[in-house]
Amino acid sequence: MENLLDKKQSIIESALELVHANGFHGCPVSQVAKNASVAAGTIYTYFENKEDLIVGIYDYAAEKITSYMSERDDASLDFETRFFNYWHNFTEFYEQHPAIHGFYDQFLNSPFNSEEVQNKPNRWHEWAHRFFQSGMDEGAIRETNPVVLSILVNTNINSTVKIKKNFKTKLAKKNVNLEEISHLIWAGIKNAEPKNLF
Amino acid sequence: MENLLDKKQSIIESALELVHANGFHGCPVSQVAKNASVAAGTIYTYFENKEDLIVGIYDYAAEKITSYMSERDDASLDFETRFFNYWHNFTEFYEQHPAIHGFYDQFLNSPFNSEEVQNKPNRWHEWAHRFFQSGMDEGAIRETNPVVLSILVNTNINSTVKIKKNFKTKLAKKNVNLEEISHLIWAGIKNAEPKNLF
DNA sequence: ATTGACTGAATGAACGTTCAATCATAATGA
DNA sequence: TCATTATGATTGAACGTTCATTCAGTCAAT
Repeated sequence: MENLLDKKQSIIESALELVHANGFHGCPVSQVAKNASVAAGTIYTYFENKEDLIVGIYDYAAEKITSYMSERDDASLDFETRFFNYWHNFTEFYEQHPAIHGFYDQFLNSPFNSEEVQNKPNRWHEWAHRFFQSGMDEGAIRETNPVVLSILVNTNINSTVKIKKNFKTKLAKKNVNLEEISHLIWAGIKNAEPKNLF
Repeated sequence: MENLLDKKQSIIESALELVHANGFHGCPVSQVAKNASVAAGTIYTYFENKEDLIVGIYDYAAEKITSYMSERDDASLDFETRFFNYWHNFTEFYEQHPAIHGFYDQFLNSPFNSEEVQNKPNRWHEWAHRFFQSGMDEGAIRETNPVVLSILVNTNINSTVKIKKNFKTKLAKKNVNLEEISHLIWAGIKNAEPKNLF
């Protein structure tokens, strides 16, 4: 372990792994410590308490998502392409980081996602809002609050990935293709002609 | 308490209340018992263990949703109207039964939602599939697997209600209107050129 | 007298957190 | 250079609490 930041990160990653393996309920501090090759008490050098650790994971996850998505976005492309890239990249990110996906999904409905946490500035939310705003600015999608749009799109990506994972057997049995959902959503938000949809 | 069924139900409702008030983590058997005016041990007359109780709540909730939705659906109306009624009714149901909403949302991502539970016949899922199938049969919405459609729609209703609740402050601040989402989804799934006018 | 639901104190496992003790490293002084 | 001290991270056993579950005994209804 080179320095303190590395150790903090390894504690966070250890906790993430445990959430992935055993769910939110299955990440006792004792296990987090063992996974991170650290004593239980050490965790309290880096985090005030378990809640602080959980919020630490949230910030870490949001940061990872922001990097991944912003690196892969190309603002010079037309917005429809960017939208499907966004969908594809976010799906890919979640599937490559199932621990972050599982954690994020559970965190948002948990008491840890307090008013205080919600009101903290969040680089990822801000990036996503700017993304959809730019789609409106170039007239590719309808005038809609970008907060609504990012909630709509992110919710659907999140749940599509979740459903793929949770209902794997059932979906295979019924030959369901969830790729369709991105097209349904795009059809819903794109600027159609004539635009008298409401 | 008139009979055994009443007592079983009152245990389930007590557990639901606790999930609503304190989240999934905050419904210890001792509290469930106290809320239901029953001794802790009594719960084990009706349920094998806590997991069995949780799955019992799930079945109870699905049953409530099925009744509510099927009673309010009118198959003689055109499908667009039925769709917006569906959206409205389900939203209303969740808002009137926040405990069921909160429980359902958490249950689906929990280890309790096992393969075994998923493969059990589920009246609510079957009803929803038939609902969307009938929309396709009359050409109002595109040919899409009804499983995909109900996942898409139910996910969005669920998360819209959730976001309304969780992000109340933030949404009010930014003057966000989430009603739009139902129209976005409808625009996405409806059949652009209705095929059978006769 | 028999049955079966019901009770609630008791049990033991699991958890978050603490803290006295230990250790590695850096700073100091001769 | 080397011995001593100071600093602060690290340890893990121990603590107090909470939880699901059990079961010997009670009670109500037949």
